Amino acid sequence: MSVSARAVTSATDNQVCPERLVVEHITSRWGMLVLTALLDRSYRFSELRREIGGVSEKMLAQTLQTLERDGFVHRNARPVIPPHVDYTVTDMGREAGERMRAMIQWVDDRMSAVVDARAAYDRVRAERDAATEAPPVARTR
Amino acid sequence: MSVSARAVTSATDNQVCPERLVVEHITSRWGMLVLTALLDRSYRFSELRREIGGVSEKMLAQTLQTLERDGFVHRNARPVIPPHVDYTVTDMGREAGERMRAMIQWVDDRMSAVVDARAAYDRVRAERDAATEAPPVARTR
DNA sequence: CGGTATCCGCTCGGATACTG
DNA sequence: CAGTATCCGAGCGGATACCG
Repeated sequence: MSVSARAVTSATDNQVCPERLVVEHITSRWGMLVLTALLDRSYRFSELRREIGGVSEKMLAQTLQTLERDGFVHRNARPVIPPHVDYTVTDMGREAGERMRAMIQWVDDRMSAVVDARAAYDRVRAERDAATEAPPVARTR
Repeated sequence: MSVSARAVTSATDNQVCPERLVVEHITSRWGMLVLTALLDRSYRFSELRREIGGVSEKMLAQTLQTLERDGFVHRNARPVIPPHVDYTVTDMGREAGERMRAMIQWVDDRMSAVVDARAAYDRVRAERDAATEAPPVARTR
């Protein structure tokens, strides 16, 4: 059984299906970092913020709320003063985090191949552009 | 050995490391749809556009170029009139696509759990908001 | 400490028009 | 057919200030 690309886009064009949104929550910029960080141990909000690095309070709070709502992260708030809140992965969140960690590791193992592919691609383009005397094209990031 | 969250963020905060960019290319909105579609067969540009549905020419071209440059997609242009171009996955792209397909399938299998988690989360929030008489919070998407 | 509220720049990404 | 070029609006995400 395979999942078709069609299966992940909705019937009416450009309307996203709920599955894709969940995939985006897991694979998102901060989502994947939160899930993989929580694989190792629980974190408090500020700890997690330092561990990940470069994430604003707003985005971390938003990411944690979304992942909690989807059932990937558990929020444990102890009603003391000052407040003490820590986050852990749920069983489902652990599976998701392990998948993302494996994905990141897989990419890491292939980075040299990616770098080579880019060099080859850029070289060919540079030659073509030199011949046509046209400027290079814009790229994603 | 495991991949830490730190490993995927750069030394200087908020500066992204190249690995994370590649992960984003693969998991991106259109990237994952392109890779999984190409697992089954090769596609021409317009075919792929119809198959995926809801993607603009601009974004499909951009996505294909990025994936080609990273070495995940192969572009085969036959110099005929009218032009005939088709796209296939490379060996590396096939692996990436299979990972994304597995990820999508995994999410699909757990959608009912996600829906339940959301209902529980929203119910608790609604109760809390009713008690505090405050409006609900904003969420990601 | 662990957030929320508000403001706002900037990039993503869609629509449209045009080209080889 | 397979793109490129240009314009532009929406919303992602950062900075700052404030609250329980």
